[in-house]
Amino acid sequence: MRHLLIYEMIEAVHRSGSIRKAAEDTNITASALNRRIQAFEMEFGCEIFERLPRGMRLNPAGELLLHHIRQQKHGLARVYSQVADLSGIRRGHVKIACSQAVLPYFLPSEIAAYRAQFPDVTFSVNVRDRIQAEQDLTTFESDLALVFEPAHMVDFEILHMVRQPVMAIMSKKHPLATRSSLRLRECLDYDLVLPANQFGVRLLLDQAATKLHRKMSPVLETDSFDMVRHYAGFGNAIGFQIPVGLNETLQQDMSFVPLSEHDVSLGQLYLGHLRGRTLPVAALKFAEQIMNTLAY
Amino acid sequence: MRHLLIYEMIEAVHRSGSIRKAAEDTNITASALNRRIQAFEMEFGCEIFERLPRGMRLNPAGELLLHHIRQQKHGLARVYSQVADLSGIRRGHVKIACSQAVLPYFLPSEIAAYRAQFPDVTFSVNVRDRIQAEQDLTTFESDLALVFEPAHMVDFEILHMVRQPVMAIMSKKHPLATRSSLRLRECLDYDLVLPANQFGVRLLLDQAATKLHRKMSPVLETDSFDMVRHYAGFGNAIGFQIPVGLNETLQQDMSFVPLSEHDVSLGQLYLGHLRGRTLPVAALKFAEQIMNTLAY
DNA sequence: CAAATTTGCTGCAAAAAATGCATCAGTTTA
DNA sequence: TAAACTGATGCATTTTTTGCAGCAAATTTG
Repeated sequence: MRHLLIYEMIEAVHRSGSIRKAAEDTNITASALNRRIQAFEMEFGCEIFERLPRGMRLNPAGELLLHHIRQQKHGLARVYSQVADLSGIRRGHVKIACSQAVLPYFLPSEIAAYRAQFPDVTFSVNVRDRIQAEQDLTTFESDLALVFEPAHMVDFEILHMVRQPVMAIMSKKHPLATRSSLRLRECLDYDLVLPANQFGVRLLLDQAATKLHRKMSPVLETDSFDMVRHYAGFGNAIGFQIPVGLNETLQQDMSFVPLSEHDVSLGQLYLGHLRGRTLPVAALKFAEQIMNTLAY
Repeated sequence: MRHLLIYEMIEAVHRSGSIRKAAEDTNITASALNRRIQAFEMEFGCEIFERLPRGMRLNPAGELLLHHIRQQKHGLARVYSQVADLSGIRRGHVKIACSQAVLPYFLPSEIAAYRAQFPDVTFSVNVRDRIQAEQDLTTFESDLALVFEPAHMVDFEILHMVRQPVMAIMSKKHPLATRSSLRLRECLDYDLVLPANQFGVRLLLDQAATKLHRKMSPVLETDSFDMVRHYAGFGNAIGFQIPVGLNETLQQDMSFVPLSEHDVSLGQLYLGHLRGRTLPVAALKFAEQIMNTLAY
């Protein structure tokens, strides 16, 4: 859209913080870019950048404008998506911010299933925690967020939520492997592999341990749930994960045992988007598919 | 905004239904306009107009685009409004679709009060029924709707609602003028002035009459509540109106007596805007003022 | 039934706008 | 103090847009 180039330019200047750097990204001369920014400000009625000795920085008016630019840009993407849908061809790009738990099995299979039906839809997946996911939604960096978190969010409109009990995961040879349910204190007698502090699962476990006046002392602490899973299978340790991050058929050497709800409160897996936003068709339909799967 | 001129042009062609007519509105040659439309369609990826022998008409893709154009246009208006608010100066234009009832006293005093505080804000007021008001909101013709209707609406996000009992209005000399409450059947013995069928008050009255196995037979039926009020004061008839349309201090020669809730169900006065929309500052603050007033 | 009017469209030349180059005036960094 | 940044600007050139005139097709009018 040639008539929206000025928006790209403003974004480029905002990103790089300088007209000269932005000029390279935009394939234009610094002088031309400079004049387009000036002309825009003139027309807009006020400056949108502060001229600092080190370059350009958006002023408050510019921040407001930038938000509008992003909104309008993704509004246009939605129109494209709707127009493509008119002719029966679903096109588009779906951007997802998600917790690590859904990466190994859940999201790949969902995306594959969706793309089998609509091969012209492409995806971006970014691992984010709650704060980052919310930020991503507000900057239109992501269309959908699928996060496991015990806390609600502000600018987040919930499309769907499912209860996710924390599961103990261990080798099939582990003494506790055949149990149908576990108390937390039973686990504490064994080696533990825990996700790092930033994760919801860890938060729930720590809360539960505090309630028992105990402390979770892991032999291995990691920010990778893959690591948790592999170490639990390899060593004789117990790891933890939520159901959506597990796959029984693909992990036949592992046992998954739910922790008693009396000890560890249930977490929730939230699917949502930016409050008040109308999603592109592709993203909306993908969200519906996920809701369908999660509803079992 | 020069770079958004193409949007204006598309809207102009849509309005007039022909390039040549639109060219006059746009102060441009038909040939230039034609080529801009063509260039846009090329860039957009598909045609947005059907070429008919009698002129141009938006196709479905064009309809989708038009909605986006309106959305983005009012998004920009919101940015202006927010930017003006940054410097403490509240500017802007608030467009209101409302029922006739709020015209004589309520809205004028609200607007006057608001403008006393923010003289740079201007207003449009259009009388609309429920259907029209909703349409106005979806086409961004209006920012706010303030309507009296017994029924909820779909694309309507309710900011505030207040119960509005139907009031009988009559001259102070009328036999029923000193009562503190009235049953509907008591009114039926006198001459009645009723608003036309399209109005909510009439709907409630008709429903109530049907419940009594009676029929409202007015000596005067009108689509003007002013007429209802004046005739009720002049003749010895009873008219009907909701509280928000009445003003005791300015109508000292009239009596207002609420109808019993056992007969006539309560109506609601709704204040709302288009679902999912973020209002310009001026409109939002005006809505807040109204909510404040209505809350008593 | 034909003439007149309407429609959108297009070639070409003129007008307008955007761009690139070189350069200036500052501020920060080394 | 010199070098390396920053944004801003005058001027010639390129690119884009516009207006004029006229075309073909369809509808309306007489």
